[in-house]
Amino acid sequence: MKIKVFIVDDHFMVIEGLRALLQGAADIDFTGHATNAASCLAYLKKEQPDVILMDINLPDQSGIDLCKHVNENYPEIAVLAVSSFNQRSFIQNMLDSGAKGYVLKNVTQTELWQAIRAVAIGKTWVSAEVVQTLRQRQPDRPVITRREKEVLECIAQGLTNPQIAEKLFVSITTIESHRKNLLHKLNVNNTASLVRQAFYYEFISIQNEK
Amino acid sequence: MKIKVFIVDDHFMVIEGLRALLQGAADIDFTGHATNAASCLAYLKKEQPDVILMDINLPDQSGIDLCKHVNENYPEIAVLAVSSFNQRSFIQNMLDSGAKGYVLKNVTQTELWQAIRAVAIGKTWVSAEVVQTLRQRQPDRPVITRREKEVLECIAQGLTNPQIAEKLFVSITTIESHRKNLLHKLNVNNTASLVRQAFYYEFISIQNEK
DNA sequence: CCCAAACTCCCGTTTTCAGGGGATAAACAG
DNA sequence: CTGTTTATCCCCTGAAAACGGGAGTTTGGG
Repeated sequence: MKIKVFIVDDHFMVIEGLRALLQGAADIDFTGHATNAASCLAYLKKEQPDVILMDINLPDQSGIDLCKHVNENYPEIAVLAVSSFNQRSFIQNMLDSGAKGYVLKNVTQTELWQAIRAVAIGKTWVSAEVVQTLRQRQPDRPVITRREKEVLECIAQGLTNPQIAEKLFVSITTIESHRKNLLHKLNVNNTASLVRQAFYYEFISIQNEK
Repeated sequence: MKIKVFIVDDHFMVIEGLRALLQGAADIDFTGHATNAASCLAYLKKEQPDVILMDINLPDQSGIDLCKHVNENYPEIAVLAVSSFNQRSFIQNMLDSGAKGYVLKNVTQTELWQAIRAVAIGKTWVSAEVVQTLRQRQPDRPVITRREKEVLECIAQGLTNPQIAEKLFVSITTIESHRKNLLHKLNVNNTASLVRQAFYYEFISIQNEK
């Protein structure tokens, strides 16, 4: 019985590439592909592969969500994440969402085969480079509370304490306290470095318009 | 006479994918591939293709630099950038470095063929989506002077005016003036939003250690 | 050679922040 | 049920920043 493999990726070239890499494996059968989450789900309603090779970046939905969904509704299907990002957050998110494996897009043919065989029988397969990344001690990210994060966002938006107080319906002194705690937690001593560190630790991102 | 195409990409899967996409084109000949800039240059010393499909992210050297080098030393070879990034800075950098075209990694087979044929005869080919990106008006990036940028960096590092003054060997009032001008130019009214905007406009980046 | 820009410097006032010290109620986990 | 965390609130002081104004000196490009 061959291992049925389905591919989800929005890049034609990746699909073709994976397909080419799969060729020659006697025990692996390529059963189809989808370029977005929706058509993947549609396919799954009719047929279920053994393994899904899945990208993290899909046009309609994140691979994270799709992975979660597949895991909940088709627990027998193993998801093998195929990503170009060797970054802790991505890896952790995919594995947390139920992915059985994570390989990079520079994967070799033999490793891809191994990975597929591994996840197909319920094992976990993570590329060596990915394991490396996971092993690296992550910088101690300070723990800030929900409220502190709100205040931090307001600060970064350029609001003053009185303005923040008004916005959050609390006293000015409360904001001063939160601010004091934030300075301590992020180990800085003024607004400028507070904002810089907030970006560094990704408590806030640059998206917020003006 | 077939168009000789060489591929430079560090992802096996992309190489295989491109190769698969190239198959079936009667006038296109795949002549080889390299997974880094060095081996690409080594190949070029022996043989010259007509077109190089080149990734921007190479392990040893950026595609930008490789592109520049190819352009200077082998002006007859057309470089077609194949990237997953539809971002202004990348596109502009590659084209400025002499790339004859820029397609995304979700390119279809027919478009890839068209693009290769175009650049092979000296034309330029840029994917429709890429053109879109290029057309989007870039946000007016304020013009700040060299000195102002220095001050901005100091501010983001958490230095106070007196500290910056000492560091740059000028008076405190001078720094106050620069700061005043920065607030005006970036259209903000306090340090927090100044730092945020500085990140936004990429006057400063997050690399700088604590 | 001249002008505009860049860089430098100064004054005074008001607002905001940093820092230090507390305190209390609620919620949560052991 | 107790201890910790979280969120709230208060006071005070001195420092720093924001805002308004003005002004002299290099300097690079037309």
